[in-house]
Amino acid sequence: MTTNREDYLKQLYRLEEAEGSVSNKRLSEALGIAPASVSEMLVKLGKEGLVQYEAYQGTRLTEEGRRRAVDLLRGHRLWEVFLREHLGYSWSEAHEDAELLEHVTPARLVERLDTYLNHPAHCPHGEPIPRGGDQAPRAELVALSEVPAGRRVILRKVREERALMDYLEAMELHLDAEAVVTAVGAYEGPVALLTEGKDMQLSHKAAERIFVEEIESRRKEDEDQGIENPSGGGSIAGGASRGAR
Amino acid sequence: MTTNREDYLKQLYRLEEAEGSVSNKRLSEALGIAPASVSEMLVKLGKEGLVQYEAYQGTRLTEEGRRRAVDLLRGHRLWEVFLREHLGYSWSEAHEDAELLEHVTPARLVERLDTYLNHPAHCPHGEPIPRGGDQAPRAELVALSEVPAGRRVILRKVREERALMDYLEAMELHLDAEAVVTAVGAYEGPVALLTEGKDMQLSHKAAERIFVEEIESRRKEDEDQGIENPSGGGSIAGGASRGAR
DNA sequence: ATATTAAATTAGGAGTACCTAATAAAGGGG
DNA sequence: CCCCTTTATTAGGTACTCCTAATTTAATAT
Repeated sequence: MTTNREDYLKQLYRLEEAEGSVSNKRLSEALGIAPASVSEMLVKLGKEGLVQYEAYQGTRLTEEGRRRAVDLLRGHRLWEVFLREHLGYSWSEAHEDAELLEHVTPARLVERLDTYLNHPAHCPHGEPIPRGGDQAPRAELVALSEVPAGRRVILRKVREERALMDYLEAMELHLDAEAVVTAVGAYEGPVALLTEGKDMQLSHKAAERIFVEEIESRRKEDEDQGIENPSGGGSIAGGASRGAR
Repeated sequence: MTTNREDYLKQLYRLEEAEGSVSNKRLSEALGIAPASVSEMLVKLGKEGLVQYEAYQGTRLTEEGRRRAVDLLRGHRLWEVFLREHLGYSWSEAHEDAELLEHVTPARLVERLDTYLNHPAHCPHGEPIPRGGDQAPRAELVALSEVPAGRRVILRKVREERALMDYLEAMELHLDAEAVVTAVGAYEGPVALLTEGKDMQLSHKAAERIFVEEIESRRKEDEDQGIENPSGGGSIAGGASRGAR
C-alpha cells in the first residue's frame, strides 16, 4: 500500500462520512489530483477490493477499505497527540508531520504509541481517536456560533484548518476548558467568551468552526446576573467578573 | 528526495566510511538492486550534485550528499532511542521501524526528538548519533573477540544484524554494562563473560560483532584470582562469584 | 601481451501514478 | 423530449525506478 493509495482511502472515508457515496469530482478536489487520474486509480482500488466502484455510480469504501482508512486515522491522531504533548508542537505543525508519519506506522507502532500516550480519547483538536471496541460516544456537540449568550460550555473540538488552528492557538484557547458565552453579536457578529479568566472575542467564522458541549447548570442564574441576551448586539467586551472553572 | 534516493545515500555513506570510494557492485549488493539500475541511478544522483560519479571510477558522496546521509542517520538513531526507551521495542524491531520513520522526519522533528530524548550520544546498539558540532570522541573500541581473558571491559556497541540483536537481547546482555572476560576459547572457541552477576557464553562469531572499551584497572588481580588464561581452552562456565559492577 | 573473468554500462521493457485533450454519459431547463 | 452543461471516462504521453539481456571496459593470470 503506497502513500498515494492511502491518501485516496483517507479522503474517501472523510467524504463518505460527511456525504455518503463519493463523486469523482469531490474526490479529485479533495486530493488535488486530476479527475482522469482519479478514475484510473479507482479502477485499481476496486480491483484490489478496497472500494466499490462502478463507472458513473460514485464510490464507497469496502469493509477492508474502511478498516484501512480508520487505521490511518488512528495513527494520524495518535501522532498528533505525541507531537503536541511531548514534543511541544503547535496544532498545525502536529497535523503536518502526523500526515507524513501515519503512512509509515505499522500496527505494532500504533498500539505501542497508544499505550505510551495512555489511550487518549481524542486528538488535540478534539476528533475522536478510533479504537477497536465501541467508542464511548461523546456528549453532543454544537457549533459555538449556535450557542446563545449566557450559556456555559466546554470547548471540545476545532476544525482542522491551518489558519484557524494558528489563530486559536495564538490567543491561547484551550480545548476541554470551560467557558461562558458572554455575548453573541447579531448578524454574524463576533462571539465573546470568558474562559480561564480571559476574555476573548471570536469572529463568527471562527465560532462556526469550534464545537462545544453545553453544560446544563447555571443558565438561568447567569442571565439574572446581567449577562447579555442573544439578540442584544451591544457591548461585547464583557467584564472578567469570575473565572470559568 | 524520495525514499529510494535516500537509501542510496545512506548506503553510500556507510560503505564509503568503511572502504572509501564505492564500487557499483558493493552498492548493488548493499541495496539489493540490480547493478544496471544502480548505474542508472548514480548518473541521476550525480546530476543532482549528491554524488561524484564517473563511469567505471567508483562513487563518492559530495558535501551535500554526505550532509543528507548524516541527517538521515541522525533521524534513524534518534527514532531507535525513542522506540526502545519509551515504547519498549526490542533492538531489531526498533531498527526496522526507524528505517521507515527516518524518511519522513523533517528537520524540526529531528531536533525536537533530540531535545525530548535528552540529546542521547548513542543509539541503542552503541553507534554514535551525529550532531552539529564535533562529537566527543569515544574511547577506542575493540572487538570482544580480541580481548584476552581476565580483562575488564564495558560493552559499548553491537553490529546491527537482526539475528545477533535478537540473540543478545534474549540473553539480556546490556550495553554500557561492565563485564569481565572470564575465558576465551582457543581456535575461535566461545568467549565467556561475567556481567551484572550473570555468566554468559558467546560464540566467537558473536564476540567479533560486539565492541568493548577496555578498563585499565584490576587486570593483574583478576588473573591472580584464578581467571583463566587466553590460551587455556578448558572450562568456560566460570563461577558467578561476584557482580561485575 | 593476450585470453579470460569480473565489473560496469547501455538497450529495451515493465509498473506506478500522474498529466492534458478528446470523447461519452447524465441530468436539468425550456 | 432534446440541448447544453457538468461530470466522468478513455486515449495518449511523461517521469520515475526497477528489471533482464547484451555489450563494453577493466583487471588478472598465464
